[in-house]
Amino acid sequence: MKRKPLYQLVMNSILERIESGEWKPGTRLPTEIAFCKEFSASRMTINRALRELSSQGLIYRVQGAGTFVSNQMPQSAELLDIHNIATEIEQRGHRHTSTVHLLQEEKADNFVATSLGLEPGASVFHSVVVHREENWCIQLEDRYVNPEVGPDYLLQDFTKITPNKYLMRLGPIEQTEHIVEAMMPDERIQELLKISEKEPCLLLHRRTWTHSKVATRAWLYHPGSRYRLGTQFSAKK
Amino acid sequence: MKRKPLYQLVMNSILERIESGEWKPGTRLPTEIAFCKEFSASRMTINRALRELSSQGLIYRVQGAGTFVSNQMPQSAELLDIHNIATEIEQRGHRHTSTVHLLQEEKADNFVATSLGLEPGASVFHSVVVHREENWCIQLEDRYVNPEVGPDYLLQDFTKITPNKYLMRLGPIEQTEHIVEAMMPDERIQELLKISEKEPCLLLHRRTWTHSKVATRAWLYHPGSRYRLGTQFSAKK
DNA sequence: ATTTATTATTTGTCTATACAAATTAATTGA
DNA sequence: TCAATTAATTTGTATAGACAAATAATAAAT
Repeated sequence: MKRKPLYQLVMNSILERIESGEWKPGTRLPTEIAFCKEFSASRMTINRALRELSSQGLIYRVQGAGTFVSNQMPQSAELLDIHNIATEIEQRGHRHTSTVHLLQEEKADNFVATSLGLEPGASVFHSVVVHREENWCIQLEDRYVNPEVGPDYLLQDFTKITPNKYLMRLGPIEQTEHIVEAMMPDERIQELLKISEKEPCLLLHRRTWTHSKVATRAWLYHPGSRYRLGTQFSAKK
Repeated sequence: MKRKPLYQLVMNSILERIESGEWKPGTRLPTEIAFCKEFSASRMTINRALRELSSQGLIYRVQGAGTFVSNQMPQSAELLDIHNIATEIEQRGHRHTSTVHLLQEEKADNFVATSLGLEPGASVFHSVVVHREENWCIQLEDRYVNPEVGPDYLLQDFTKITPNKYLMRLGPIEQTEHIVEAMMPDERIQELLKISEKEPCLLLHRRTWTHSKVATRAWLYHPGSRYRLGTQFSAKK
């Protein structure tokens, strides 16, 4: 294991104290000089650590006044883009349940293979899971996984861990691609989501890259009447 | 006008040479030492400029090897979130046209007023514009503008400048909110977008903040069969 | 010719110091 | 008492120098 540079150690240390609640939003942090003494570091090093945390939105700095913990936890584009349906539901204070409708190894057809960056006919893992919020079907997740990235995908117990959470553990997500469209669902989707034939669906195409390979290709169907996809973005500074 | 710090001048100078095409993707940039001489700056200052450009994804750096121009232009979250329909269409090499269906001052009802942070009954500007790509209706833009932020909104010629572009000129967009949903359009929308009654729409709610106030509240309707909303995100490093 | 070892180059991090700029606190003056 | 001025504090930028770490180029050895 490579030793991390000092400014990153400082960042982590500050991060932990904010996340633990020791330093709550609005709190004024110690001055740079104080951190210098705590970490036996120069002011430039502390300054860099604080500057990078600031650019991430976790803290904000006012010249002459000090450094403060931001009110809103930063909505990193990463977390925002790869938001987890289970976490989202739980944060609303609702109960999340899911049903696995399919979980198997398949030969990839042309479309799936190319979108995963594999040869047509290669083995891929395929899962179909319905997520419910208080017994309302809220998402149909149709996912293909690259076996090179997630070799033990089929062994997971998706009643306990969501496919999303599993993917997060494979490694850092280096890139994501999202495409959103409105569409009329076919019969299969209508049945699985238990919606009428008149109801449109929000379809989110998602691809993620891990270890420089396409890790997963998912189609996420949401009932139009029950689901909205929201994002919020604050410009830096 | 305040003088910009040196590292930002260096950033801009490098940025210009990349955008002008002088330094194409893949090109190796001069070394830090070379930049030091060019700008009569210390290595730390040059390092910071390059590091920030790198964190923006415009260039990438390899220890021991050098600094290189990234292949893909960076997709800043800001530009990504506030993407301009006209620019988007033109980048596809297509012709963009638009028709203004409504442009007037109104008394805000309860809903519009609260979403703009105004008192009910306050004056607001209201515009309805249809955007077409090669004569295909691709977006119905139903927008309310806060007069405090954009007092001369009604005087604009929206056949020449899109509402979006106008808003960008009012000042930096500090925050954005997006909500996406799939819905069945009512008759008014069907007529304006010239779509059948069976076709679902992608509805994008967008609010933007400028000068700490809600500047605009827009509903953007897209025909489901003709439009997909895409985003791509690359993690830093 | 190919592999290995060495050297040079280039970026990454870190220190110590200095002054500028913005904010806050203290002091002064009327 | 209130306002204006001054001083102290804190962050922002910048410099010069140093060593570490990764890569690329060169030289040496087989």
